[in-house]
Amino acid sequence: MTPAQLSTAIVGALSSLVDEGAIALPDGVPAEVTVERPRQKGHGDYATNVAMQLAKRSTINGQGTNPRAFAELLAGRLSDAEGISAVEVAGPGFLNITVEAGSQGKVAADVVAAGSSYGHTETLAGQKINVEFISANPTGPLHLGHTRWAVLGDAIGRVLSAAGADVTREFYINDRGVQMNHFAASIIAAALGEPKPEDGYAGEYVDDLARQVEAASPGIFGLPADERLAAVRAKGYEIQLAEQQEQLDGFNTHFDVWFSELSLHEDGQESGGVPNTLERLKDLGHVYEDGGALWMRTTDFGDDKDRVLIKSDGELTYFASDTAYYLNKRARGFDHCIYLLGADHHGYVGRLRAMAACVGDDPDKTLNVLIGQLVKIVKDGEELKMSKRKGTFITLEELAEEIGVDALRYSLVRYPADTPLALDVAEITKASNDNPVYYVQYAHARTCRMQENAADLGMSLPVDFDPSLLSHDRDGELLRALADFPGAVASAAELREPHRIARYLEDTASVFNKWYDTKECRMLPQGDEPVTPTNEARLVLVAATRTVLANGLDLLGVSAPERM
RNA sequence: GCGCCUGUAGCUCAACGGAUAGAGCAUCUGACUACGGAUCAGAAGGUUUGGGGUUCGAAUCCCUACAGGCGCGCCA
Repeated sequence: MTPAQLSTAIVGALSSLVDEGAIALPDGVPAEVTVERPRQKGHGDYATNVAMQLAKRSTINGQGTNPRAFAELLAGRLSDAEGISAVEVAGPGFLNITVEAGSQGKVAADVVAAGSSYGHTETLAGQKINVEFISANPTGPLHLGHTRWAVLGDAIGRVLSAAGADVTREFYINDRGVQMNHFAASIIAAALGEPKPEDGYAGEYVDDLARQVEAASPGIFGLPADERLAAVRAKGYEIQLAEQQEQLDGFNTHFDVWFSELSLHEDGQESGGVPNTLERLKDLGHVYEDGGALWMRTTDFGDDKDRVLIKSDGELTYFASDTAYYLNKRARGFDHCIYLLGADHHGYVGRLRAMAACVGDDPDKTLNVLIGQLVKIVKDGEELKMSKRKGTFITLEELAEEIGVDALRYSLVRYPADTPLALDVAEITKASNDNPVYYVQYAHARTCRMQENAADLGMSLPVDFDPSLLSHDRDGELLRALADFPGAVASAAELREPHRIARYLEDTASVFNKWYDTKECRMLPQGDEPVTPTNEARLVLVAATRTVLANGLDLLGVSAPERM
């Protein structure tokens, strides 16, 4: 019996009491109720606070009631429900529910039957969601500042998909604007051995790029100056973008769409092009001219100042592209546009929301800006710092190499985005039980080996087994942990918080290890003992645990090795 | 000055308004003739930054003070 099934049973009990007139609920019977796992042992397998939430507004036999009395009445009805062995009222009005071993054990078979789809739900079915993250300039390698969003954005995409949403993961390439010319000028300077321009890019990678550009297009630096800039810009961009794509591929982060900002300015763009966007804003009456510039009146929708779309020198702003890009996404049918931004861009939230409102959307419904705090990397007690001016980078590639893709991804995804994070290199590279990623992976590897051992003894997954054989307390704990997985995925998706999956996996791995360590819960027969139905039932439990751990790690983009 | 985020064990951090605030690391004590010990059992460690409020119930919501991070361009 899963939390969702229990919720249904409780709603059923409530309905029958209402139908009989025993209870009157002014707001009607809720469609579902909260079912939690009590932290405290002795509080049953599951608990619900429904009595405390409903008692205040309801009446029993025409009279007002209190949480305890409400709970008593509901408990009496619920204890007759199938699969429930006991219901107790506790504290201010909690219902503590104990589930029959048989109905609980069935979960193991359900998990094995569902396989890689176990944990998938339909809670976000029908929603078309765009998740945009990283969106770096194609003027240098991806670095420390991008890694957290790479991991979180990717995991959010996976989790939303598992919850039934139609997800597109998108990288917005800032390939337009003056920085592209600075970029090209820096490469040219490097090739000619000249000093880098004042507002250009520094760092060894620029010298590498100059060599690669020369190798790809011999003689390119000998072109006349007016042709050379555009040619080098195009080639450098191509090489740099390909490198970013390769880095992300190696980091197990994949995009469905690489969207060029420049393409918003090309002819033939319908509703999502910049010229069309400006026309539309004018028609809607949200723009005005002042000081030779064109402004959007974002203050009408809560922004703290109006924003420039076209500067007085005729150049379009970044914000003009942003607005067109948003409309482009909407025109492509996305109901929700999720943006992952660093804390240094949180000032953008207000204008993004106002912009969405200007074009007639409700930002609460269509826009979801997630702000992530910055990550510090600490090594030997000191923070590793980057300087764009000096060109000192900590690249994503270097980090992944030093720490390992799995450990780096896991270390970044196990915390909520809004916690400022300090990661100690020594701490997260330790290949031992100190490190949660290995703890979870090890538990998975252990389930694999146990299945192999069982196969060596000629055991196979039973077609049919008696779930009530999984009646030990530890069996029950593990089964309940496995039953929690779909709920963990659904809430991670709803809240856009994939760290919940990581925490869930750590808990589940821990429950599994405790179970494994329990003498009475051995899966394999000892010595020459014959294989019993109980051994076979436990084999199902191990297979189910393996499925859950593997599915959960996959949602985080972390591998689930069979051996370590 | 204004705005956003954060403040929880010595350290790094959890906890959808729920019961006695939890993990890991570090410290201390145990369990290896082991279905893989990368494990398990236990001890110690807290006025959830301070002060008010909201309610059956607050680390969580509101107000306020303090501390830290980040941001407030016709930059990208």
